[in-house]
Amino acid sequence: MNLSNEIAEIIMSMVEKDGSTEIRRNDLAQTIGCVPSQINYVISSRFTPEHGFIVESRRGGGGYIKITRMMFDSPSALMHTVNSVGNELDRFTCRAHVMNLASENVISEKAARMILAATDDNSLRALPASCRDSVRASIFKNILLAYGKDD
Amino acid sequence: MNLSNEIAEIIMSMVEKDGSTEIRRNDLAQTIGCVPSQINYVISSRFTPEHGFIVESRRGGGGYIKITRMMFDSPSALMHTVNSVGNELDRFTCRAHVMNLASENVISEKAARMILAATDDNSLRALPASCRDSVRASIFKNILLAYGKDD
DNA sequence: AGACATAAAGTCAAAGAAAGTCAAAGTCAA
DNA sequence: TTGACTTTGACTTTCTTTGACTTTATGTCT
Repeated sequence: MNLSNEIAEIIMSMVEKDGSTEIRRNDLAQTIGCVPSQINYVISSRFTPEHGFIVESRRGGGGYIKITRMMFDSPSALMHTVNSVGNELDRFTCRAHVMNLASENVISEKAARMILAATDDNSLRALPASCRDSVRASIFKNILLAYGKDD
Repeated sequence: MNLSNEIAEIIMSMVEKDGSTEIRRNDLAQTIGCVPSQINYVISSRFTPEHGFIVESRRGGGGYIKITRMMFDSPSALMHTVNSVGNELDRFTCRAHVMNLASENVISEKAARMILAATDDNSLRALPASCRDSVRASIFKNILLAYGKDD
């Protein structure tokens, strides 16, 4: 496994303990044995709002990075997600949304798998990369709306 | 026997061990003694949705290709449908397939709605009509396969 | 209070590490 | 002898790692 994934796991385990954690970037980098800026890379690639995290920080003496897991209420979460997606949706962000909804139990595991399958580049392979993101956005929104429609 | 078949057998034996395997493309190519892109050829010609496989991958450092074999307990209206669809699928035929599967209780109502939403012209609006049917076909097949994957 | 030193965190771009794409050339069986 | 399937390799895209440089906060000494 690569370094970034390991770092992400370490951070995740800290966040999971009580929904929030505060790290000293340089210390963490030192104990892990990586350059400090790699912590930033991990955070900006894996602890984004789409992934359901809020990140706050301060520079200077006594600086810190605080990572909090957002908990949002299920009923509105679907619509919230739909509304937050514009006309384009890259596959990384899409994946993050799906994982997030699934981990909050807003959608089932099975639904998550279906949505990922439908929006994956695998499904959109026939398309030039230039239009994948807009198609992905509309598939994603439509399928979520269909999921939300109650039986 | 040709190289591709041998590679396919190697991959198959790995997948069969526990239904799923993760390979490093370059390493495998090296041990087999072929160019890396031949692994892609083998995968795209023999580990397709029609054959019942789901393929996921990641590029970059620590990249991988993960191949999962779908197992269907009832062998299997789903697979039959996947196989009956070619490279193109118009929206009427698609709809018919979905209705059919739903009425036979092969898929749930909710799943049916999701599939219809994903494959609807509404979702594919951004596309020129000329490529909708091929995208629809691959979304349809991939999403059915994902549905079939047991929890 | 102002000036400098020190202690963080942030930014960005280059280099590295994989996988993906595509088309040309080769093979083989009908 | 043609057409489907394979093999190959050059080129592209995506993700990661690293480090030099920047910005911001705090502390200390006139």
